[in-house]
Amino acid sequence: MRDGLQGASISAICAEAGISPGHLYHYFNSKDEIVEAMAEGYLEYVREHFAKMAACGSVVSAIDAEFQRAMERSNSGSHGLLFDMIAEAGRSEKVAATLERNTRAICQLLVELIRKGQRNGEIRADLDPAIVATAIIGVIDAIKMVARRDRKVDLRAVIAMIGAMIKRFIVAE
Amino acid sequence: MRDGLQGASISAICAEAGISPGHLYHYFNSKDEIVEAMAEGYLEYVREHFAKMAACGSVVSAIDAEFQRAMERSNSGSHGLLFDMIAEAGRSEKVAATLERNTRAICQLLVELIRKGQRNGEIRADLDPAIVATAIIGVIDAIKMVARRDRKVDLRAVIAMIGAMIKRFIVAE
Amino acid sequence: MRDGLQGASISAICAEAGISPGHLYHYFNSKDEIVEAMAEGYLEYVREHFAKMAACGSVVSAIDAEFQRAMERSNSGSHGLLFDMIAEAGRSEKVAATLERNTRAICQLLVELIRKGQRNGEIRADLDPAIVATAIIGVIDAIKMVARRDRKVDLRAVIAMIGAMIKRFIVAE
Amino acid sequence: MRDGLQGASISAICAEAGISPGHLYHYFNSKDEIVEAMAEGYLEYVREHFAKMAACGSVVSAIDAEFQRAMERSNSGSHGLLFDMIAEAGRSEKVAATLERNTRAICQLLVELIRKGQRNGEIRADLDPAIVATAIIGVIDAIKMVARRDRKVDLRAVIAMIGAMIKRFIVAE
DNA sequence: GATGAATGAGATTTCATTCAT
DNA sequence: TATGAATGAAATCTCATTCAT
Repeated sequence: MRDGLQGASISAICAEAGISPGHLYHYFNSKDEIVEAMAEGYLEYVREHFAKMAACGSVVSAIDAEFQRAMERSNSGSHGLLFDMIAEAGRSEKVAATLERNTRAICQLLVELIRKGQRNGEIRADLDPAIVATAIIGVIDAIKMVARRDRKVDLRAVIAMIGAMIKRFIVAE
Repeated sequence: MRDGLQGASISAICAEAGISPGHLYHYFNSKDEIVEAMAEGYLEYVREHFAKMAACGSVVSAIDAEFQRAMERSNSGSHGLLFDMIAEAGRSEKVAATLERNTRAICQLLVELIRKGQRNGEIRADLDPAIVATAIIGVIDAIKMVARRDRKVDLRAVIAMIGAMIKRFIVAE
Repeated sequence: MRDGLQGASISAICAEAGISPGHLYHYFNSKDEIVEAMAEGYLEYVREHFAKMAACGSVVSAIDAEFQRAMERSNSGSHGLLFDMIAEAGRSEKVAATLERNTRAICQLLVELIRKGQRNGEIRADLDPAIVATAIIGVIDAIKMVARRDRKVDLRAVIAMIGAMIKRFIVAE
Repeated sequence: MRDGLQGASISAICAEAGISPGHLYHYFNSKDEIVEAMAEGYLEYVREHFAKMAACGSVVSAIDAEFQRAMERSNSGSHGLLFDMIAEAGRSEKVAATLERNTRAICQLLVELIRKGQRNGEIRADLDPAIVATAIIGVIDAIKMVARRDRKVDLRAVIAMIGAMIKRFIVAE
């Protein structure tokens, strides 16, 4: 995470892990496999976290929680792995596929949450759940990007506005 | 753009440019300078394009135009440079600074457009122009990320929804 | 035999043998010892085979039998170990010594056969048995090399000619 | 030649050549290309040498000259490249093809020499020139192998005998 | 302005060997 | 006997950079 997906050298990884290069290849057959595993691991974590978030609540509260999390993490220069993957996806079919698989899994979780909201009248019934879900994921990413584009931005205010924007749009009157 | 900001080797760049490595160093003092110049060049282009867009119109039409452009470009696997820069900004202070400078310039253009809209009653007057501008930039990025996260997504529908969301929020009644 | 004397890695050998590297070192102290043992084993086999051949017959029939064998084996890309050893002998004193020891043993068998032939008038009496034996071994090797140098050669015809050549020279009139 | 075709490490080659590893790859794209070039170079040299030998003389004198050369070189542990190639040809299709191409070229030179000998009555007319040529090449190799198999052998006597054997067979009465 | 030979550090990967269990 | 995790040196190869011309 410090040096980027491809930026980390084998010897740096070994130093960090406290093992020898020879032994690293006992676990992975190539550096690419490590990159893949990191990508997969990161996304798995994101998905699980999101599942937990979604388990106990509504779309609206899930969004709020994710926004909160995106903001807290943005200071520590985190999200690096995500941006590396987005960038790498443009070159590596494998990373692209991994990213895609995961995006759809998260999207599906959101879709179900939205459907539930529509059934109990919380969410406007005339919206396509899949499109709303995709838009929400995009907007959560957008928060992270805003934080990267300008590190001094008033992220709290931006999040508040974007949150209000989404809620005004999707919440049924 | 083919190999990524750091992924391009000097010799590959030289082959593409049709010059010798020795001569390349006549123009640039290091590979980092090339990366910087590419970043600067790209962002300069984006800024100019945005300025033109903004010159003749309202916030609403500028957003629509940018959305349109984001969608058209998404198919060709473009935006690569942008994502490389976002990723690189996490590691290189220089790239981060370049990105920041440019983001603010674009933001400023948007702020002026928004202020104009507020003066003539098109945009809600109670919104902070800087925050709105930042949010809009973030949302434009979000469109690009959505296209990368899932290459088979119905981008047109997502854009339509996000566009509607923004307009419902910022347009004065 | 698949990868060459030195070309086989310890782990490949272990995989083939179905044992662990740790256990391999229970039997051998180093890879060189394995190479040596393979060389020794192969040459032992060759020597025994030759002894059997020589036991029941004359020089002439022994040569014919060896030529036949060289030809049959040449198709299957065999003789690999022999050529590896000849090549390795140029670098490893141990392999060179092993090869030498064995060559002399085979040579001795042939010498006795030749002497017997000379006693019963089959072989010209004016020939030095040691030189004839060495030449015969060389010529048997030559057949194998011919097959390697050109895989499409008419080996049967070459063998017939070389056989005739030897017989015309050593058989007493 | 000291360490064998594959046995020579890149850094050893660089040390010997007095250049840096980086620069070595300016001339060759891979170690395999170096091996190939060495093989090709060696065989080219052999072929040229043989052509010269053949240019001015008869088959018989060419054979004598080659035998002489094989003997002189055998002391210096030379012929290493040849044996490496023969061994490697069993594993590398490329080396096998290179060896084959060259063997045929040398064979062709010999065939012409033999035909000339047959025309002027020096060589028996009932022999197939191609087979004789192949057998002669094999026998020249045999001399080299004999010298490797037993470094203390009386090579001069063996050569004398094999030479006599060939001449008695191919020379017309 | 322009070349391209040359460098040398560093990248990934392999492999013979050891050792605690 | 037997395992297999672990090592670390060395192998091949890449690449940003320099410099004489």
